[in-house]
Amino acid sequence: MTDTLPPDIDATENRPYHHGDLRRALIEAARAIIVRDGAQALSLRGVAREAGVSPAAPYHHFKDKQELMLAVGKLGFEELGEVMEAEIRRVGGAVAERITAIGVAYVLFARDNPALYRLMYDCSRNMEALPPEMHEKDHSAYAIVRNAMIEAGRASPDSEIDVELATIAAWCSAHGIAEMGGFAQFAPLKEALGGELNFYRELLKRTGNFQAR
Amino acid sequence: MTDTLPPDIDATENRPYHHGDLRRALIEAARAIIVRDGAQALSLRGVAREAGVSPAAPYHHFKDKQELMLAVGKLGFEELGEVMEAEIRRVGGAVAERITAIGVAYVLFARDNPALYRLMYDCSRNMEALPPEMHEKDHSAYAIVRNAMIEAGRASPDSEIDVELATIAAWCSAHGIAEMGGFAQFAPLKEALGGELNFYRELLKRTGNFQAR
DNA sequence: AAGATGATCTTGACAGCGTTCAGATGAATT
DNA sequence: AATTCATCTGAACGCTGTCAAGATCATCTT
Repeated sequence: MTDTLPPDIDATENRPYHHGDLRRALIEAARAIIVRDGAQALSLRGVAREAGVSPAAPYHHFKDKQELMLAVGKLGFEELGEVMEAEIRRVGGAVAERITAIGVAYVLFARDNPALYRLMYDCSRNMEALPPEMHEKDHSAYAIVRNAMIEAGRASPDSEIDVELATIAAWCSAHGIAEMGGFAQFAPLKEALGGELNFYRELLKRTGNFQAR
Repeated sequence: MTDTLPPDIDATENRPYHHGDLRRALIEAARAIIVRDGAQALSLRGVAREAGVSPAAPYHHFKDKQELMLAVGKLGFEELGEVMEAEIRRVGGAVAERITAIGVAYVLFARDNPALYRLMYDCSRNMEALPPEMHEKDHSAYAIVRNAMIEAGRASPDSEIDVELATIAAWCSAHGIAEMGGFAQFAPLKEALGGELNFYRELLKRTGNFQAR
């Protein structure tokens, strides 16, 4: 499940001197630790341990702990994009439902992987320009939201500023709900609304940015 | 500026064996380090160093590094409440302007103290119930937003669920803008809108939760 | 085919971290 | 004046991120 190229690696024994695809193994080990134990439990030495290499080995693939975490975040953005696209395909052609489904998928992704989502946020902040995974490919999460905003009539495709603003506004709304929606103190309210899915839908509805016009 | 009770403490010399008010001094030192160098640069030993005590001294006032950071976060919520109340007083009695001013004040507080705001978020998450500083006093930030939601007609005071939902929705919107609005990649858009204040106002407007009905 | 090159991995080390514990200090109580 | 007890120190533990020097081995050159 973790490796593809060499079929006989259990991360601790019978491993050849050279790993084969250590870079990918490190990223996946880090992702696993973050998802399992949280971001605070992620140490570079621990990642190396889980991958079955020495504490210094990662430095031949990443210049920094930061750079490894950046790679994990980038992987997260790819996953997020895939989840959103899958949800788009699932709901089909109805524009109004599609845009809401995108917002729900975004929020649920954060709910299911809170620590990973947090790391992704850390990665995307303070970048020189929009990070590649946010605008280069049409399949990126950013492009998905952007297109949805135009389709849903929340921005005029003629005005680049308008489109950017609509996309950013929607992203901010989703981010706020994604990060705060999981607070334990909201549990009673979720029950009163008949489940957390309704809770998230209601919040998205009230922010308005994920409704068609 | 850092101490009030003992007038002769410079944190390294001429200090009596017992500090006097080390607890407060530690909180303020930690706050200063976070605001100055960011959350990642905050170490318990560094805080003790800045306060002029041994690395073990803080453990007589906080059981944990976590507990110290919690105290810093609580202080931050008090400051936030004060800022918002000051802004309410400033704009006077117009309801429509008041609720917008609250949102703007919240977002600007986060812009001016991003690391502190992030710490506050960490403090408020995963609490058993709403933390005291968020609901006990009428002067708390939570109570301010809550009252504003009722005044602005965004929730019926008869329905507790409605009020809570409106407050949480507004809080989520503000949180999203507060955390993402400072991204460096939005700088061009801010300029195109004629300043970041307009940028924040526009985003708040689009989320709708800080507009009167 | 043999040797050289360079990427990959290990060993060992360094400073700094959070935390604990035994002991020093001194303010407050008796 | 003696005792008590909260406060602070000094030293230590295992952990961390990071680096430099050397071992290993795949690949390229001749």
